[in-house]
Amino acid sequence: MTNATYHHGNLRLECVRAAMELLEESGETALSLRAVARRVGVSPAAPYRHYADREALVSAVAAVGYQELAERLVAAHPSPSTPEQLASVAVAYVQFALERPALFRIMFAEVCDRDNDERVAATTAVSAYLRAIVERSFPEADTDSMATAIWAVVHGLAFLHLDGKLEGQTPAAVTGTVTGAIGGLLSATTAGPSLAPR
Amino acid sequence: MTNATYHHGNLRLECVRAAMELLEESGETALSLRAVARRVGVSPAAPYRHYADREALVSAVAAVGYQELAERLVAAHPSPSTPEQLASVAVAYVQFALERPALFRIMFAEVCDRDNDERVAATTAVSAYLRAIVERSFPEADTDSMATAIWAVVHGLAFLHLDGKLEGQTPAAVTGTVTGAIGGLLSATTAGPSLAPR
DNA sequence: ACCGAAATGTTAGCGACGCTTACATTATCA
DNA sequence: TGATAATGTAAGCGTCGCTAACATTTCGGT
Repeated sequence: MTNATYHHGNLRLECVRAAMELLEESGETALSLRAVARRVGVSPAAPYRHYADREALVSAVAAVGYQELAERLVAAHPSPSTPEQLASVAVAYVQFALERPALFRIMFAEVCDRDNDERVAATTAVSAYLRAIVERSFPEADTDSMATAIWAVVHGLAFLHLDGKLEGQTPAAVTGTVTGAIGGLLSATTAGPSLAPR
Repeated sequence: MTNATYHHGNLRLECVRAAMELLEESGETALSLRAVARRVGVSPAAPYRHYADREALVSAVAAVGYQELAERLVAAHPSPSTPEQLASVAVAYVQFALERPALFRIMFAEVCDRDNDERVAATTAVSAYLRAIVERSFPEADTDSMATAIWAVVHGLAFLHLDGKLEGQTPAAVTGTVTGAIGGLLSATTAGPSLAPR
């Protein structure tokens, strides 16, 4: 076989693996191409054979972040249709953000790179999952508006918690906050919005 | 008088002014202490007399960002009490984020620095403003939950727009989206949430 | 089986950055 | 007026992103 000391093998994948580890261990400021190279055991310039720049690597990391978020959501409930089930998915979303803050920030810190196929696929997957829920749960509502509104609340709660703008970081408190907000939003549409939604 | 060439005068304020300019002109990656020092016309180490580190300067910039956001909100409506008025404030919030994306990101990119007095004052001001609105508009609702929910939708919409996750970046489209979501949320509480908000 | 091309890795180095230390100048006030 | 604090400069360390030039390995066509 080969010596296996010069050509690493699949450096591409190892890079995002190492990057993810760095992110979890030391936060996003520690995520440098050089640190990734060190961890993988390769020269500082090697990652540039696989990623055009730091941004590209970050984008790849964000893509797997989206995949893991999606898995987390379907794990909370595969196909929610009641408000309670949907709320449990929302709670999962926010808790994902709180458990892996650095990754979550990476995922949303920049405008989506449309050139990263994995990434657009992953984010559209999340979006589609959400739209499917809305269509199933609220066939009479405007799917776009409803999906947007729900995503916004959940996303906003995640960020406000992340930034310490809200009190109560414990899982129980988070669950309460998210459940309350989602519950309110959901009962709204059945009653009909008081403002014309465009 | 003094020579005015060695001692700058009020370098502290000039630094955040220059930092704000850099932010607006070239985005947040261009916001470095050295660049600020260059723009102010001072040595690279001078800012460290007034700010412990880059983080401290960024925090100061974020503080004035909060003040300007607060001005923007009261300009939209000084004391909203109807859903329409509240929606107009929400629209102002999101448009502030879209007009000054780098500043907005700075403001929410990190957990709030509790040691920065200006900053905690500014952010609590926004929070208090919001709570006052909620108490005035919905005296029968749980103020905390309601304020949190509303802030979350608006904040979420701002970030989703910022990150390109939503279509329609035009002011009109944004207005429609935000108005629709807020309208939905508001009609909810009068109907009563279907989930117990803790 | 060979050999040239493509892929993938290394080395060295440039410029910028955050930050620190030592030193210079100016302002303040007993 | 003169010590001292405040505020600036100069020089330098380590890290980073990125590039260019070179080395090694893999692979495809003959």
